[in-house]
Amino acid sequence: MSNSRASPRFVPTDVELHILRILWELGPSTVREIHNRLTESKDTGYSTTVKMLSVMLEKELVRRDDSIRPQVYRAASSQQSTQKRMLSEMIHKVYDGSAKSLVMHALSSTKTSPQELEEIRQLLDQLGKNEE
Amino acid sequence: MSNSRASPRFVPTDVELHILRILWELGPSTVREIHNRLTESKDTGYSTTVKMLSVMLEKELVRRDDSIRPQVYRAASSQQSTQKRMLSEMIHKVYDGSAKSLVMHALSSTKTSPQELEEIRQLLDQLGKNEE
DNA sequence: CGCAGTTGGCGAATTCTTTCGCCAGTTATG
DNA sequence: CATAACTGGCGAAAGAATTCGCCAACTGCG
Repeated sequence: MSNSRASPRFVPTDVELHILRILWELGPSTVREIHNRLTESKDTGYSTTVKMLSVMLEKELVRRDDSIRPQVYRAASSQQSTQKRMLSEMIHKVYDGSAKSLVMHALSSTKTSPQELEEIRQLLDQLGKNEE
Repeated sequence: MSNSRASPRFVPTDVELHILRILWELGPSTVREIHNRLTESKDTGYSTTVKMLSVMLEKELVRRDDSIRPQVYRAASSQQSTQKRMLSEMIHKVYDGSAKSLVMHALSSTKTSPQELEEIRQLLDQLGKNEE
């Protein structure tokens, strides 16, 4: 269920998250590929991308395959587990531990389709069972 | 419903959020009061608190009443609207705009009481009505 | 081989956040 | 009114995150 490998003792910063998103989307990629995607929405040099990746490698946010050239990077942990990690930080730091408040805000401030509301309702039922 | 005053063009940083939390809890307060609360969980000098407040004033995260001494600071926007602002940033930056995914994660990764689940269910019903 | 283009490593500049030292003005007290 | 304690302003140091310049190593092609 949770990821086995040790990994991210760090929460990604803004740019780091941006890069992780690219890796989740593209899968394992070379610096060049990452950089190209990155510069679609951002105006920074190639060196910057290289550097960010090396910082992220240091922090174990990404892994690198050195057996091939050019080297290939991939996210060290899944999108889901990273999201959950960041979310729980937010629940604590911003919502004082109340997941409920956060959920209420999330639901009331964005439009959610009936379809999606239904899925959430089902999860709620699910959770209710485990409780009782 | 939303706050009328212009205000926070900025998302608070960590320490800033910490201070805002204190202001929401205590209500309008002097630097001294804020500082005392702050140092219950953090070890920084009085000057630091003063400076942070002046930075926050600059960013319009807080307002200051200069008509009395010592001056009194208060949060420029409510806890709720700040939370919502930060939450929507997270939904976009981390969850790619999907409030639903965020809600699902929040519910499944933290224990929520049956009581709370019920409240959420009610909100869901509420939202369902508005949709149809 | 030999040059042109690409890749990636490193230190350092830049920018933002957090911290503080120092000092001037204000307040409280005897 | 002195003088000790408190308050708040400012610039700049210290820490992080982000950016880049420069250079060395590697690759592909004629």
